[in-house]
Amino acid sequence: MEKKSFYITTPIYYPSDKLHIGHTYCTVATDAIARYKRMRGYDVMFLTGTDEHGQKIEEKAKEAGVSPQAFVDRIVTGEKGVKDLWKLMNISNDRFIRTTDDYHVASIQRIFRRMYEKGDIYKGAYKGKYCTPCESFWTESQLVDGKCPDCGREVHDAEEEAYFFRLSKYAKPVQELLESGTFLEPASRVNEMINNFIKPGLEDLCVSRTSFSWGVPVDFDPGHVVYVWVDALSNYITALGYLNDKYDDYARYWPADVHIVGKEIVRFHSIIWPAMLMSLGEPLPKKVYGHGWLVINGGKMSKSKGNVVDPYVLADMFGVDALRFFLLRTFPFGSDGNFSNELLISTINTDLANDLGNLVSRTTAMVEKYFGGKLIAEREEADGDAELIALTAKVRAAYAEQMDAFQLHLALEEVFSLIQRANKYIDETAPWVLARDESKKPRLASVMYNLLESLRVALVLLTPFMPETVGKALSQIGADESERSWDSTERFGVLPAEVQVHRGETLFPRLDMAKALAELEEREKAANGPQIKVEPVLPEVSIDDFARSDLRVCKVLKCEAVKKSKKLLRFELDDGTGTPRQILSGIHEFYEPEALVGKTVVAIVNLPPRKMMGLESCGMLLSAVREVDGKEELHLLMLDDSVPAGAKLC
RNA sequence: CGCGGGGUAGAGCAGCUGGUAGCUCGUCGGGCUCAUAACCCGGAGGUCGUUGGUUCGAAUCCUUCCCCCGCAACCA
Repeated sequence: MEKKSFYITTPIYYPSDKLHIGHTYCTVATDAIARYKRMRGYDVMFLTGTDEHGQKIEEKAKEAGVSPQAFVDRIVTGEKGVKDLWKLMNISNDRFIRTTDDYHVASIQRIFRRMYEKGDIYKGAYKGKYCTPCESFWTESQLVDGKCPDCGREVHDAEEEAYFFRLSKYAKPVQELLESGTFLEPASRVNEMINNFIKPGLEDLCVSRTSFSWGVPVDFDPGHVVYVWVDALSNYITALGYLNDKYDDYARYWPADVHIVGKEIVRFHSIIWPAMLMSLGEPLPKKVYGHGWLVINGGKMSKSKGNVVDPYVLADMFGVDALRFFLLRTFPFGSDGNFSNELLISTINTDLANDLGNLVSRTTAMVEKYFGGKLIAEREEADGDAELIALTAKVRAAYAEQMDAFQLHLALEEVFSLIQRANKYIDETAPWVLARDESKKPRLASVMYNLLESLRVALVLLTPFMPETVGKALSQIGADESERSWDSTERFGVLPAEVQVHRGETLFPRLDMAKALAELEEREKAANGPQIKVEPVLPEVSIDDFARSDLRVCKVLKCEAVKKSKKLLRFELDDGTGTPRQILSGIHEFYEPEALVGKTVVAIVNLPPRKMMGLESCGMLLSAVREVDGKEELHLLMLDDSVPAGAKLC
C-alpha cells in the first residue's frame, strides 16, 4: 500500500539579519509536526528555506560593501547562519529552498510569464510618493508627517512602470475559500482577513519593480524584477519541481497539507497565494495555519528595543531539546505567548527535571536496586493498576487528536498528565515498602513494569519534540527500536517481561534559577559583544610578486573632501619625487580631511591611474581594515613623522 | 468611530453554546524517602478592567467607557 503523503512548510525567512527565537519557534513547531506525521507513517515532505531577494537586502549588502549574493550567502550558509541554526535545532527538513537557487529563478520567470500570457498580469503604473535623494517609493501610510520616513525630506507624487496581478478578479473565490471552513486556522484569523482586506476591496497587486535590481528579472521586459509575492510564495511549488527539472515531486506532494506561517504573513498566504494558484490553474493548499508570536513583556521583539532573543545562547546553555520543548509546551500555538528566561528555566525544572527526568531516574534506580537492573517475570496485579493503564491509552488518543489539530501545547499537556499520574502511582504503591518483603517481589515487579510501560508510551509521544533526549531515556528503560514506534504504543505491555534497564546520565539537570539567570545574562553579553571578523590568510605569493608593489612613505600636503561624494577624500602627497601626487581615498566616513594634513602615510604608487568622480587617482593609500559586528572598521596606516617622504617599503 | 487580539488569585494562563470561578508556578502546612532538596496530599489567596442592561441567575449575552498589544502591502 502506498503511504499517504504529507507536505508541510515553514515560511521562507528573510535573511537580512540573523534569525531569532521567533523564527526558531516557527520552525521547531513545524519540525515537531513533521516528525509526528512521519511517526504516523506518512510520506512527509518538510520544506523550509530563505527568501533572499528585495530592496532591503540590496541595501544591506551595499552597506556591508559586498554583493547581495555574498551577503545572503553569509547569513544563510555562513557560520551560525540559517542552515547552521536548523542543524543545531535538529530540524528534520527534507529540502531547503533559496529563492536565489537557479531552478527557482527559472521557474519564477515561467510562472510570471504564464500569468502574463493568461492576462492576469498586466503592465501599469505604480503610483506613490517618491523621495528623490533616497531613490525610494513610499506609500501614503508609510510617510512620517508627510515626509520621507528615512531622511525626513519632502516627497512628491511619482509613478513608475510596473506589472500588476489582477488580484481583484479573484476576490470572490478567495472570500468563499476563507469562509468555507478550515482553510485558514485558527478561525479567528478569518474575520481579520475578510474585514481588513476583502471587504474594503482587493486592489490589484504590484508584482514587479524597476527601482532595484536584486530579484528575479522579468525575462521579457529587462529592467523589471519580480516583486516579492510571486517570487517568494511560489517557493512552495518550485521546490517540488513545478516548471523546473531540478525536482519531480509536484504530483506526489502538491497540494500542500499545511503552510505554517506567522500571523503577520497570513494575509499573503490566505489571499494572494490562493489567487495566484487560481490564476495558474493549480490546486490550492489544504490549510494555512497562522501561529502566534513570541512577545517580550507584552511587546514585540525587535532590534531597536534590543530585546531580540538569540536561540544559540539558549540552546547552548539549556540544550536543544529543552529549548524545543519549552517553546512548544508553554505557548498556545495559535496565539501570542509571553517569552521570558524565568519561564524557560521554570518550565525546564518543573516538567523536564522534576516530573519527567526524575520519573525516569527513580524508576530505573528502583529496578536496579530491587532487581539488579533486570525485572523478574513473575507478576501480581492489583487494583490501582488498571487506572494507570487506561490513562495511558486515553492519553495516546487525546495526544493524536491534538497533534492532528496542531495544538502542540495541548498534546504535551496530555503527555504530562500521564507522567504526573505515574509519579503519583509510585506514591500509592510505595515500592520501597514492597521491597522489604521478599514475598511481595511479584507485586513489586508489576509496579515497576507498569511504570516502565507508561513511561515508554509517554516517551514515544515526546519523540517529535525532543528526539535526542527521548532516545536516551528510552534506552535507559530498556526499550529497543521496535518498542519505540507509534504502533507499539497501541498496546500496554510491549517491553519484555524480564526487561533490562540501564540507569544513565541525568537527562535534564535541575537548574538554579538565580544562577542560571546570571549566567544567561553573561552569555548573552558575550554573544552580543563585538563580533570581529578576521579575514582569512591568502594563498602564498613569491617575494618577487610582493616586490612588484611599490609602497612609499608619503606626507600629506593637502587633504579635502571631494564635492558630491560621501566617501571620497582627495589627497595631495609628497612622495619624495618633488612632484605632488594626487590620490583619492574613500575614507571620509572614518576621517575628517583637516585632521590628516601633515601626517605620514603609506601608498602604493605603481597602480594604474584611475578616475573617480572625474578626478584622477594615482595610487592607493594603505589602511588597516577589519570587520566588527558586520561593520567595517578602518585605520589609515600612519607612520612616525620622523620617517622621510619617498622612503620605500620592503 | 480603520481592523483584530487581550484585560480572570503574586506571576503566566484556561474557562466565555450562562448556573455563585479553575490550571501551572510561587507561597504556607502535612506525608513519603525510591528519586535530580525531587515526588504525593492539603490550605491560604480573585467583588473575573469599568458602566448600565437582559435573565430566576453572567467571567460567560448586549451596552458605555478605560487600559495594553498587534496590523494598516515583505520583521516568525
